[in-house]
Amino acid sequence: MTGQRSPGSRPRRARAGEVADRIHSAAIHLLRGLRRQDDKWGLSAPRLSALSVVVFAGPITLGELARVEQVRPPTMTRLVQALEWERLVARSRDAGDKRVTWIKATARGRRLLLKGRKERVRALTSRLAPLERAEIDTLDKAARLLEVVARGL
Amino acid sequence: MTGQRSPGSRPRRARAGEVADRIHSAAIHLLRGLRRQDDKWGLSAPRLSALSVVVFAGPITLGELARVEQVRPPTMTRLVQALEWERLVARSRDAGDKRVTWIKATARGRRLLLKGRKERVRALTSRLAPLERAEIDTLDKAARLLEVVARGL
DNA sequence: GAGAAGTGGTTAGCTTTGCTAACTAATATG
DNA sequence: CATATTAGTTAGCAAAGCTAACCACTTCTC
Repeated sequence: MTGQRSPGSRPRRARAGEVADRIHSAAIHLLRGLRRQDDKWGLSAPRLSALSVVVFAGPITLGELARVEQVRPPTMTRLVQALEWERLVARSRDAGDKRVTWIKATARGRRLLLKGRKERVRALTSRLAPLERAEIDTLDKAARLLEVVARGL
Repeated sequence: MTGQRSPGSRPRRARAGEVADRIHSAAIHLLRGLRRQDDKWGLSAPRLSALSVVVFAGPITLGELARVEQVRPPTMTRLVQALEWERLVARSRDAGDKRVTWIKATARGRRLLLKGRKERVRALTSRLAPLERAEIDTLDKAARLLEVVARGL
């Protein structure tokens, strides 16, 4: 995905498509870069992301977690199993409806996530740090936009 | 990764880390959303990305391609094999140094990529289309920044 | 110029993450 | 009560990533 074109001369037409292309590419490369860091630190991106939701969005059912994370239930089952195995989250049956399982962060999970917060995206943070404030703002806005955009895919 | 916080009240301090967090999260969710589309269309994101480089960055050696795409050589070997299998790229030995292989896009590969350009990220494009022009600009700038940031990870 | 060291790619083999299909258990509905 | 729906799991597959080990060449060094 490399539809480069000097920023000045662009046809009004292809704008969205071009930007989509560039974002796609950037996202791929960004995650590839971060994966190494994540792995090294001990928790893969998907697990980290799931744990984060569990920690911040309180106790949550597996299905809801899958929906939020945009994966299918079986995938989430496995992610949660891995997190449970490492005692980062705990499962419990709902009293009323015995089909549903609630996922809750353990103290260990919360600690790991919160404490490792900076560590976690340290590589990215440190790459971001030297940027201009305006650039950081741009990225911030873009990230928020993208989250909304992604929700609708 | 859900370090939400209302945009108004944020400590100057954690800025880069917070943004890093949010970007990481957005990238994950974005790609998860797109993956389905890509698959449906017949070419996974990594293959698409690699093909794109081959098409736009001309004939390229496998090692260089791996470097550009930020993956290890064995991974790229397999990606290229898949693309070759579908006759989207062709390999050839270097005349001078017989260790290196050059990867070149076939007419079919070029056609597929160029013609399918919009199709490819259509879902993303159509989600982007209704955005304000200013928002598109923000995303465009952000994508360019991220590409640079990703390079350095 | 022959042996050692280095380089480009591939193969083998493992892990993780994603999926669908099929199943179990529990609840809701007619 | 029988049937349909819903939540989650299991089984089994494919893709993409890695490292380690290896081959085939080049290059370097003595």
